[in-house]
Amino acid sequence: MKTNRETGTLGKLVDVLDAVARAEHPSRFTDLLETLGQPRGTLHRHLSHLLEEGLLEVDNEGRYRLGLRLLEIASLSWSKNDLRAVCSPHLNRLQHETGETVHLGVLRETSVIYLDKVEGRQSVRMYSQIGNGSPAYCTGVGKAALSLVSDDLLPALLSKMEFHRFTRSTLDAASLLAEIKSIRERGYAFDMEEHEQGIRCIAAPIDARGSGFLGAVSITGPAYRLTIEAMEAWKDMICSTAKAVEKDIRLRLGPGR
Amino acid sequence: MKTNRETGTLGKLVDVLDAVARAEHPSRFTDLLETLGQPRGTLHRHLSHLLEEGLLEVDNEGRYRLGLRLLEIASLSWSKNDLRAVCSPHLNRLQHETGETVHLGVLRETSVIYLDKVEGRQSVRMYSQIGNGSPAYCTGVGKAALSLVSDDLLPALLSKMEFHRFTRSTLDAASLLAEIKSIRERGYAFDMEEHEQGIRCIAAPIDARGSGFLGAVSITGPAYRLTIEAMEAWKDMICSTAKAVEKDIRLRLGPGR
DNA sequence: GCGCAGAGTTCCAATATTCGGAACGCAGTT
DNA sequence: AACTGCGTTCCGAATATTGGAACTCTGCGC
Repeated sequence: MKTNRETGTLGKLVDVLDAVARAEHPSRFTDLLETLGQPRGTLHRHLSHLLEEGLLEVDNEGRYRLGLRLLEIASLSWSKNDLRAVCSPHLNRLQHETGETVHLGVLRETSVIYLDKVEGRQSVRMYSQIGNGSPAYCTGVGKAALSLVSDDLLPALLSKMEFHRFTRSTLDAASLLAEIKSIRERGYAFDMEEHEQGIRCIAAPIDARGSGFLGAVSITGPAYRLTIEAMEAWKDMICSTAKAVEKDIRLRLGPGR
Repeated sequence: MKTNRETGTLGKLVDVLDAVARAEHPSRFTDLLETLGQPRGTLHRHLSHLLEEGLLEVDNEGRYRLGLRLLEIASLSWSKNDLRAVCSPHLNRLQHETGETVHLGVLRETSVIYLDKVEGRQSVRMYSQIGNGSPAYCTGVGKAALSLVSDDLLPALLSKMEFHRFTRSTLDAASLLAEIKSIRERGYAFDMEEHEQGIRCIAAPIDARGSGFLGAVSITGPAYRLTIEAMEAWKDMICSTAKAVEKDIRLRLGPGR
C-alpha cells in the first residue's frame, strides 16, 4: 500500500486525505490507522494538522470527513478553468439544440473528470457529477479523449487500466484498441450502454494539448431516445462544436498573455 | 504575511495552494515568490511536490493553476456531505413551489459556503456557486446562520469581520447585531439587496450543531419578484422547511451508527 | 469495585526532510 | 559580449517528522 512518490511529507498527507475521501463511511482514527499503515503518533499529527488547516473535519464522535475548505478551493479551481469557460456557451447551445444532457470532460491518467454539465429539460436523473472521475474506457468522453493520445503513449496508458465489466457492452482491453482506431477514423465516439445499462452517448474529442488537456464534449441520454438515427443526426453538430471549441482555445491562448 | 499556524510543512504548502487559488491570473514562479515570501529553493520544491501530487498544474509557459485532483477530491467531499444529502429533496420542493432559486449554505468562520443550489427555470444544476464563499454579514444565509451563534461566541466572530459596503443597504458592524437579534425573534432573515443590487433573499436557519454545522436555506430572486408580500407569503414555507431538515438530521444522526 | 481491552493522546531521542543562501543555467536584450 | 530576468540545482545547517513506548480515558464484563 506504500505508493512510492518523491513528495515527502505532502505525499503522506495526501494519502490521508485520499483515504478519508474514498472511505465508504466517515473514518475513525483506528480505521485510518489500519488503512494507511502509518504509525499511531504520525497519523495523529497528520490528522491534527489537516484539521487545523480545515482540510478535514471531525465530529464529536471522532469521525473524520473532508473539510469544507476543500470545496472552497476547488470551487475556485473550477471557476477559473479556461477550458470550462470557453466551452460553456457551446455546451448550452448543444443542450438547447438537442434537448439532451451535455457533458464536458477531460482525461486525467486513465479516468475522465467531468468539468461541466448542462442537464436536459426532460432529465432522467443520471449519476454524473462535476469533478467526478469515471473510467475512460467505457465512457463516450473517455474514449473520444483517448483517441487523441499518441500511439507511443497509448500502450502505457492502457496497461494501467483495470477493465471492469459494467454492462454486457463494456469493452475489454483487446477491443478498446480497435475501438480507438475507428474513433480516430470517424472523428467521434459512441458509448453504447457500456458504462450504464440504458444510457448511451455520442462524444467528440477536443484537442487542447496546448493548454494541457485532452477532453471531449458529449451528448448523453436514454437508449430509447439516442437511437442510431438520432446519433447519426447529431454527429455533425457535436463534431463541429468540438472544432469550434478548439478554435476558441487557440484564439484565447494565442494572444492572451 | 507569515500566518502563524502550527501546521509545519502543511501550512506552507496550503499557503501556496491558496496563493494560486486566489490569484487573479494563473501565477508564474516569480509572482508566487513575491506573494508568499518563501525563499526560491523552498518554493521551487513546494511547487514540484504539489505538481507531482496533481494539486497544481503548470502549462508550457510556466503558469501555475489549481489541479484537477482538487476537483476530484472536493467532488467526493460534496457528494458525501450529510447535510447536503438530507437537504436535497427539501431544496427541490422549495424550488418547485416558489419557482425561484434555492440555496443551502453553512457558516464557516465569518463566511458562508454554499453547499447546494437549485436554480429556477430550466433546473440547470450548476456547480458555479457551490463551494463559493461569501461574507456572512450581507447574505440571507449568512445572517440566518449567524442568528444561531450563541451570545458568548458572537462578539469574537463579529470582530473578525471586515465590513465592506457592497450596496446602499449593506449593513455595518453596529446594525448587524441589532439585525441578528430581530432575526432571532422572527425566526428568519431577509437580504434586502445587501450584497448585490437588485437581488433579494429570504432565509431560515438550520441548526445542525449536532453534526457540526450552522447553516440556512434561502430563496433568492430579483427584487421585482421578491416583493415584501411575496416574501411574507413564503416565510412559513421556508421556516417549516428548515424545521423539517433539522428533524431529518436528528433522525439520521440518532440511530445512524 | 476491579481490572482489562480498546481507542486516542502525549512524549522524546533519532533521523530524515526541509530550509534557504548561493551558485549555476539559459533565454532574450542592449 | 555583457547584462538582466527567470527558473533550477546544490548542499551544509536547521528543523520538522518519525515512530516506539508510555500514558490517559473510556466503557465493559466479571
